Amino acid sequence: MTVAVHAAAAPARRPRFERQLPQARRAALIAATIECLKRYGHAGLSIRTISAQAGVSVGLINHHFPNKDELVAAAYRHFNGELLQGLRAAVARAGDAPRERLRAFLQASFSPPNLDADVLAVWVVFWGLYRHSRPIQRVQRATYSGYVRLLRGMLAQLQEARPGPGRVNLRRAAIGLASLIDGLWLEWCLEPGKFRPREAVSLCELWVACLCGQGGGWNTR
Amino acid sequence: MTVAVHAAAAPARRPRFERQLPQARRAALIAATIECLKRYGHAGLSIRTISAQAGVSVGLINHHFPNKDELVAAAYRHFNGELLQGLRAAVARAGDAPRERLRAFLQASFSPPNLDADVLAVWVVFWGLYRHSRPIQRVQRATYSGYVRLLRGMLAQLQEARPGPGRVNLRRAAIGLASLIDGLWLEWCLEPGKFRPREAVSLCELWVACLCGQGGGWNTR
DNA sequence: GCCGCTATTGTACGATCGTTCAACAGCGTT
DNA sequence: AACGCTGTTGAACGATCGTACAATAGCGGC
Repeated sequence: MTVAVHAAAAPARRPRFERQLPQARRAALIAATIECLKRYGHAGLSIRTISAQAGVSVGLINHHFPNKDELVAAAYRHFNGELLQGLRAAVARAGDAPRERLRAFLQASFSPPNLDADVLAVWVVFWGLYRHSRPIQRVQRATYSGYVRLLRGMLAQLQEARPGPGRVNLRRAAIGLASLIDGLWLEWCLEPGKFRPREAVSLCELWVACLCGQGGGWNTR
Repeated sequence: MTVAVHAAAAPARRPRFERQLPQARRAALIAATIECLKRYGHAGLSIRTISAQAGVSVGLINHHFPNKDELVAAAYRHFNGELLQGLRAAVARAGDAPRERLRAFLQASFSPPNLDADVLAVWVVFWGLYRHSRPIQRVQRATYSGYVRLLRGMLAQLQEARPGPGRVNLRRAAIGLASLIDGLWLEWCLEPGKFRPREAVSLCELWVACLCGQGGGWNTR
């Protein structure tokens, strides 16, 4: 009898929640945070919105993160990391030719998943938090240098392969290229209809060609 | 007696508030909104913070604006207008030579009051609101075209005065220059120590020189 | 099958949010 | 000097915010 009850009731009896390793739960909460940012912008950065998105209760966030700011900073760190990892992979896939490596970098920058209106909106919200959040500032300083290093490395390879007389200041070149990329991202986000991603790539290549001694061998069309 | 009381009490008796024309009060509230954004970022966008900054009560804002979103949008419109007006004035002051006009434009872009960490942070907050606020989208579409028109006009003058063979697509050139300027703004905001404003100006000039037929006459140093 | 650890829940709390609205008061008009 | 228009006040409302905390329950080890 009790056996029959157990057999009949057991299928309907399922756990109300599933325990997970802190590591896995933290990752899920970070993913939920980014998803909420994509959907609702700055308004999505609330404990209740995020916990609902993650399918957990409100209290769980403060069990895995000391406070909301730290969760947001962790999401920012993850977001930066994903971007950089994707760009590095695209560059590595392109082989050894410096120009092809840069082209792969640019194409990856201006194509999904990076060039997505939602994704760009997420960046802008993070940047808006930057000045008044110590944790986010720490993440920024720690990860942005990796991005610049990647960019500068490619420009250095490019300049090395093409030892023209006009040796341009590498630091300024990297700053300019990074700015141009970020600016094009921003413009495309604010007015997606104004230009196509391909144009952004070719504008960046034109810029690099300009730096590398005025066009020799670069097709600017 | 009553006369004496009036004479003695009158100096201490001052109005608890001063009535103002709606136009003037609206302007004051908009100025307070921008000031709060500079000081506190996105957190400064609260009715109570803004009304305290303006020195009025909480209820007054909803007397002059239908809701908070409209106030923020009006502040965005004013912010855009101030920038554009300042840039136009700088260009007009520069005279007629196309290259000098562009230089004045760039120098105005990368010097106070435009190049200020607080000001740039204000821009970023507005951009973060863009995707989820209809009023702000309307303002953006209405005012940004004026900025692009100014930029494109200067590039057209520059190209006209220098009829080289390499006739560059004016639209793409304007997009690229606007992106580079915005990107440099952003980079400088996130890491003010990385480069100096003068470098930003010269990077933009290098870009334009590149567009105008690879450097003839432009000193890229 | 029970125990113990702890991930997880969900209520509760105080603060702050945007908005409403009846009452007040500055100030020009009569 | 009383009036009337309306710009202005400030309390009040319900909603939502981030966080704290005691109770619950999943799940591995005995």
